[in-house]
Amino acid sequence: MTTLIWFRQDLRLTDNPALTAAAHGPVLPVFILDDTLPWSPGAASRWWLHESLASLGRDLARLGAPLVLRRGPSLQVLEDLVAEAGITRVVWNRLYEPAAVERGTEIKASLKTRGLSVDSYNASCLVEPWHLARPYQVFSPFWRTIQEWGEPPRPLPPPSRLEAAAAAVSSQTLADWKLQPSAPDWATGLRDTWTPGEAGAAERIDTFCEIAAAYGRARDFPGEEGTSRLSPHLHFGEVSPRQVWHSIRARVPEADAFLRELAWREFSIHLLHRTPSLPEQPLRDAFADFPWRRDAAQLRAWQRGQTGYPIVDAGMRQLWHTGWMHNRVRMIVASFLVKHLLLPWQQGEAWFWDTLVDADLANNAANWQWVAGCGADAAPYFRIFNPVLQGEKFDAAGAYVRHWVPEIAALPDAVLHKPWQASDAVLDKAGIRLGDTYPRPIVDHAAARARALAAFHELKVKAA
DNA sequence: TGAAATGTTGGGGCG
DNA sequence: ACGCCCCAACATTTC
Repeated sequence: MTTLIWFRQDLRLTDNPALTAAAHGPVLPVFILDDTLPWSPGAASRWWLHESLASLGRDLARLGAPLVLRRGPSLQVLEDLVAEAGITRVVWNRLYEPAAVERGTEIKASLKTRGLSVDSYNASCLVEPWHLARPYQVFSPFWRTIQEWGEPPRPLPPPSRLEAAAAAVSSQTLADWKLQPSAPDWATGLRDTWTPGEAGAAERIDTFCEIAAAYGRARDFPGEEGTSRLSPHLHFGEVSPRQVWHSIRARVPEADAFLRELAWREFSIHLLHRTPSLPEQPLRDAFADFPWRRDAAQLRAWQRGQTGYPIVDAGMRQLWHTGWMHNRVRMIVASFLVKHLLLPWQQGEAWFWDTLVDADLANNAANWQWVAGCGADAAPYFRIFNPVLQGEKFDAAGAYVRHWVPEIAALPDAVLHKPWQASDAVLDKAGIRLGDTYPRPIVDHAAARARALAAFHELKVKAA
């Protein structure tokens, strides 16, 4: 009577229902690297996955049941292991991405026909999509419903020990999988910024609880430590939303602004679950033949943080260096790509997918569509961020821009967010040669804004 | 989870 | 003293 626990995006011991269910007898913990699903993890996510699996592996070994690593199509790997280890029961925590759901259903059916007992659990949703009476296209009523649902269940304690499966089965090593970069090793900034794994996630929650009371105000200022930075930990399931909810609730009385963000995560999960095409196709049909531009040079300038708009460049460089970007700045850079450059949101989505350590199919797709105006409860087409004003408003002292765009750090505050308006004398004094040491703006704000309004207005006319 | 254009108001300079 | 104009400052509308 040995239970196989199949780890996926639930790389933790605490509040892990499948693990708790498995822990009554011998267990075989398994992680499968399956490259046959669409949207396989990007480079930054692979780096994180390596670290997180290493952490989970240590934790499981400590409890007595080492983690088995296998690569291949999930069903085939599971069937191999069932045979090798005399497995009678298989458990896992559910995923909600359409391809994973489909795969999970097949696997469950297939294993059951072989006489195995199979169970799945909810480890990563406050409310699973099928528990709501109706789908939601608008966030506010969705949020009300989530709140009416009341407190999520209390987190489960971790097992204190595990009994390993009697049969020894072979495991690949993390090194075999080459999830991390070698030549060149671009992960230095990621290592300096993050501690993947369950312990790192717990530490992050503690750190955040200290500042969570100020979240509502501080979250908008990228130069401050105002946000939780829990997103990658949540994506990989190193912590559950239930744990986050209860930790914050217990320690911070006024935390609604933050809990609301947890609900946005939930909203995205539900949207993707209901609309499998969300990562590829605009939710609103009117956008189907929107005249997006193609411009490889401008796309590259955006990706590399060379647009000439300091707040945009700072964000894109923070992303490249740390695998993460402050949420306020994500909105600014995304708006810039979609509205100022009129480049397709899917290109931004793809870049984020590859570079974000918190890349999550549902959040990434839903939020890009939100910015582009084609998503659920989306930003209206005329909402075009002015990167200069946004910079002046949310990075007034310039700490963020000066850190990530050091070549313009010597500029005075008055022109930091608009170097092209600085006089020759000021530029000279700051050691800047525009077009040489720092780019001139790749588009003129006023002209780009007018072009976007015209294009999006056209869309509205056609739709009417 | 905007920004810009347009409209309104009221204090103060000035003839 | 009075009316006129200017223009911040704020409010409203529009994109």
